[in-house]
Amino acid sequence: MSRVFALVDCNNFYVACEQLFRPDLRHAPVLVLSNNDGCVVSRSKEAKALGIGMAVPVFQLREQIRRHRIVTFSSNYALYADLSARVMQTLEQLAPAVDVYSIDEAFVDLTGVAAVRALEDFGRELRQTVQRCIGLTVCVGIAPSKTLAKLANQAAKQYPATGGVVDLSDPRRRRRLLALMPVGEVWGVGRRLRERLLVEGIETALQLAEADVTDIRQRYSVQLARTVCELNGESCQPLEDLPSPRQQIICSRSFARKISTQAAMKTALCHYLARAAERLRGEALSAKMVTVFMRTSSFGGVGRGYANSASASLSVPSSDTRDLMALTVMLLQRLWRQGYDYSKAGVMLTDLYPQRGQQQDLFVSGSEPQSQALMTTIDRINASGKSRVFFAGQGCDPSWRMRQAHLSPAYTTRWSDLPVVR
DNA sequence: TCTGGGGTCCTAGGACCC
DNA sequence: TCTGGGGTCCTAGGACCC
Repeated sequence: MSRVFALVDCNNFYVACEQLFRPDLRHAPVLVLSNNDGCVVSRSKEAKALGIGMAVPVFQLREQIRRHRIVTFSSNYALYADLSARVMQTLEQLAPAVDVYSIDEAFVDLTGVAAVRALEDFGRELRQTVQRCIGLTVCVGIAPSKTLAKLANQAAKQYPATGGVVDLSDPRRRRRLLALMPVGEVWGVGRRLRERLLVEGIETALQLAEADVTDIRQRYSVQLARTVCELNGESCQPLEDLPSPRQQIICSRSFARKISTQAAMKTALCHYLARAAERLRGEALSAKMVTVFMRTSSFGGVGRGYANSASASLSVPSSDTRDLMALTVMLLQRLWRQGYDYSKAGVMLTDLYPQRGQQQDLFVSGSEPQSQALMTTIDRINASGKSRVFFAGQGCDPSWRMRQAHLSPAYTTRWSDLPVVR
């Protein structure tokens, strides 16, 4: 049986989440900013109409924001993650297999549904149900491959006459849409590939679909060859029913204020490491390798800059913050160069293993059960919201911490922030 | 003054082995 | 003076995604 995928994607997701609790802003130009209030990551329809691009640095928009009274929000990930989970649960109630692809989109397996009912009708039902239960608007793209479903979804967003649902099962319809889509809009074709393809005269998705697969594989990559097949309706990427095991955990931030002393860098890195280790334990994993990286600003063109990274491994995987932090501090000392203004740093945990249970490793000291108990206790206290336990290395005065000047309340995850109806 | 953060996959090249 | 061929594993870097 040939496969059928639907891609369900929330419109302007972060902005829509904010508007849900601020109905007064439903038709206003609204922006959500990245961490540190650095650049634009989500825009309302009205903000897009004002010509505000994606990922534009905010300081370039000051005048526009003032003139058009654009409302800005700092990213409120607790809110977005919670609403995302509700949308995904709604989809799971309607469809047999849902592959959550990102915070605001999911692939749904519709194979076999066509035998029972019109695919477009089913798409509309998904859309209406999410709208009714959560209050968020989604668009639905339906096609025989994930790449085409992505394209169908874009068409659904772009053309209001579609009512937010596009089914590309019909090859003639598919062909018409591919001819309209610039090649850079295809999933898997980024800026670099687009430039190369344009030089060869491949400007539309249709032209890419009609390219010779073997030739593309040889001169570009296996991925792009796969994309060509997918554009022709041949599914090369299955629906992932089980989430694949995680490969790495990264915690990294730009600093609100530049760091120039090793002591300050140590508190930042220890802070990031503590966060990463918390997530590690939250997923019942342990890590063997730690990587630390730091850099000066990549903007400002010429002038001296410094960017470097270093890694080290433990002899056995651990989920104990103290083990991982010792390695982090050692790597900091190896990397540190005095005399620079650092703008960003981060910690990465890789070489991940499932956390060991009660089985004892011959070479591990007898302290492991105590270690797990201690970490569990720390995580429990920190999750309670009542207070925080932290390690000395993290310091008490993080002057570099993230800027979040326009944060909305945690409407759905903190009792005190519940919206009140008067 | 101010330019995000967190991921995945693939490839090329080096080290090492038989 | 000769200096193969095939394989694996690891790492760094590139490209892409949201």
